[in-house]
Amino acid sequence: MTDRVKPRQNTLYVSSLEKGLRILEVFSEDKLELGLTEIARETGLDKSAAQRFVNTLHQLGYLDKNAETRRYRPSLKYLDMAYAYLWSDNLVQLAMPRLIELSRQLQQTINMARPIEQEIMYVVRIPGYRTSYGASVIGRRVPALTASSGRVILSRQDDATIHNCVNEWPLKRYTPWTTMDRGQILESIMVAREKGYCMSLREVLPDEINIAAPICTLDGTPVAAIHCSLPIIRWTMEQAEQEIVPHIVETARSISPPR
Amino acid sequence: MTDRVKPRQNTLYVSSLEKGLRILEVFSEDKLELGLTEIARETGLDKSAAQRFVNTLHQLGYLDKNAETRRYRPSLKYLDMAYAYLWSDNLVQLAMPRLIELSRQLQQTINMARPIEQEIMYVVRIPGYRTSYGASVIGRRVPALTASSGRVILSRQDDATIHNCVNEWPLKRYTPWTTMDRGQILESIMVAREKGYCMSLREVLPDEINIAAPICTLDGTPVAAIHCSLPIIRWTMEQAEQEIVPHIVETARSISPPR
DNA sequence: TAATATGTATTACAATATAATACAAAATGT
DNA sequence: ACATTTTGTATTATATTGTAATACATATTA
Repeated sequence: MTDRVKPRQNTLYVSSLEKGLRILEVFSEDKLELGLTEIARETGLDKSAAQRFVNTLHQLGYLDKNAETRRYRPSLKYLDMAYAYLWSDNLVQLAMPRLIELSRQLQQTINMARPIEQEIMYVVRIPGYRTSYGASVIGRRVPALTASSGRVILSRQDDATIHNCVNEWPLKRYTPWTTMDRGQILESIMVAREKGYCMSLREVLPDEINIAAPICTLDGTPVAAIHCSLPIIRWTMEQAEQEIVPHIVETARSISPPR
Repeated sequence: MTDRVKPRQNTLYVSSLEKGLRILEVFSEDKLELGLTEIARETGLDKSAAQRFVNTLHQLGYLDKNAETRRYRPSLKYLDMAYAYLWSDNLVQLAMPRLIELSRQLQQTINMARPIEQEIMYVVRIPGYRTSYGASVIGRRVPALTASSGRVILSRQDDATIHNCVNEWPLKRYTPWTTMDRGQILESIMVAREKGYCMSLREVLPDEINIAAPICTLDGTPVAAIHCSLPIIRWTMEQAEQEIVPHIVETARSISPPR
């Protein structure tokens, strides 16, 4: 939850739209299906408001209604937005064929992530053998400081920015091995800057090694990262470094978006 | 464009929300980035309205603004919605591991599509070697009568429904070989009903064979389809029928969602 | 450099969204 | 099976919010 910074209430701001969108946004991993009262509670709207907005979204086809339980869930229409985004993101188009080729070559799960606010978001996911469900869904967010993709993107920023982010940005514990020590995270980022890639162990999933390399524009601005997950039972860090890293780094390097 | 059926203007309908969403929806394959005036024109809103809604969406982070050109495009936030949907769709979760396994086994592009209105929409896409960009993006819609997935889903409906849909639903020409003859489409659907799967040739992409099998609930209602694309240069219809079809059909059959 | 198109800002007005309230229909517990 | 609570639906008078007109600023084009 961001602490409700009320966007200045000028006449160019339509707060009805904001409220409606709050309802679209309320559904998540642990809120798959909600009744009217729950929606009201979760969005901070009163019952009447929730009623009106939910009704509107239902009529427009954004929310499916279970006639028996009278609860609502996101409809297929949500995916129209994914399509619009993916089609408008040149980097995705540019990267896609190379990511497919890479996944075929390595026979491993390959992802592309982009920074957003203080997190990274998965934009492309090509599942390998035995990819967990959560790891195959686009739109997933992970705190930038926790994800190897996030760290390697940060590693291309200047010192001041890095220090600032490492101190300010949020962390989230995913496994018993998730690093919660900001000093260690800084260290990890500095190693990534040195080497040009970032490796991590059991940070997000308990049985995975992660390897990430940055995608930068010509002027060096980091705009995304390629990221590979390896099962810990079949790979050591050393093997991964020798056999996988060069391919990830090279593929990332070969993708150079304009601007 | 649907012919603007005004949802009844009762007090439970918030038209501001509708207008705002019209703007989110306006971006598409051929409208990647739009200026204020264009948005006004495309959505049918007047300049003032467009200004207010665009401003709101920009402040909320849904639209990125190019500071130089002052044009807008969908932001990463669009993908939050994809995540919410995918996570709430049980069928996707149920199917995903089997689709991954299938793609590994066949080394081919595997998709899952769901019917929506008069089209089908791709919900899961696991790209194989040399998958085109358009064929790797979720949220893509294709007229149900044109897509093999759509036909195989229809084939599980009763006769009356099928005849009605075949006569009423829209067609779209993608290639010189796209079937525009509704009689032939009906024939194709009837064959699919007989055989339990649907094959098509060059309907959507000029160099592809498509194979689709239906996913049905226990009571026989078709709710989705699995779909495989093969390059025409490497496969004949006969080969495909022998080597690929059984796997697609079996995987589809093995996925039986509740309700 | 002028002319045109496009984006931004301001304001007075009224239409639209609002909150309160009442009613109906389920769900829950005894 | 009944009473009680919770949740969903419908109605209405009121003023808050969104509106359209207009003016100004900034790019783009000729």
